[in-house]
Amino acid sequence: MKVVWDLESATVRDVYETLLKRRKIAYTTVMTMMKILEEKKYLKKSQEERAYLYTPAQPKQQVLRGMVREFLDRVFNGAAEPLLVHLVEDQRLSKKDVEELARTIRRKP
Amino acid sequence: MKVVWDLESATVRDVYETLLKRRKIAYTTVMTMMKILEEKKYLKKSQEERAYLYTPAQPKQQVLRGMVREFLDRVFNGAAEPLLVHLVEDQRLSKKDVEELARTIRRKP
DNA sequence: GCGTTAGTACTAATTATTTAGTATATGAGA
DNA sequence: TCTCATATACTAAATAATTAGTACTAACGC
Repeated sequence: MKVVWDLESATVRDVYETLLKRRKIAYTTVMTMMKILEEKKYLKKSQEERAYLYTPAQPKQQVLRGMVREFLDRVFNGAAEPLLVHLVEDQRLSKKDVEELARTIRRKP
Repeated sequence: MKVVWDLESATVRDVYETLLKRRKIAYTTVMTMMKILEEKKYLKKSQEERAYLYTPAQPKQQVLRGMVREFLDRVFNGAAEPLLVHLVEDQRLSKKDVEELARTIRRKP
């Protein structure tokens, strides 16, 4: 998905070649993956010239939000604060980040 | 894991009966799960009377931190800010929560 | 036209995960 | 002591996820 998001839309070949830079993988593997992503409604395809052109079927933000939601519910029973605490303790969030977020949120309530 | 964490330590039967309240599950299923958790070093067991007593092998905080880290890396390439934005947009975090966090973090740098 | 290339559909092997059954041992109580 | 309940070890079925092979087709270059 990340690859298709980056490319906005992509053929199997596009994704295949992108992934190939990172690791050995078969063309048909990518094909199967994309077919499944299509079945699961994350991608939609359109016949384009020779090959199918796949495009995201849902906005990236929406998919990510779903993943965050699922993670939060599963791991923290839906409570966000403990997650935050972990982020801060693990130095993933600096003081500055939080201040910034506070400022941003203050502006648009 | 959540069940064992809640109980501090537990036998297979303890966990089995707790889970049974929520859904139909076989005793041996729980046994297998706990054995695997033990192999993966999330639980350790000690012979206690008739049955093994399982206890967490790692502090809960540490396990959760690992999960958060893995999720963050996989989904957001390690960047915490976008995650926060999602939390706020999805109303998992209120303005107040963030302000509070900011205050807390300001106190202990 | 004809072989080569790129594409898809269909199938399948492999591995991991989830769930549970069976066989066996052992302790507790009648 | 004998039997029943409980516990474990070992095995395995079912499902999902991952990876890839094969067969067939259509277009492209020569």
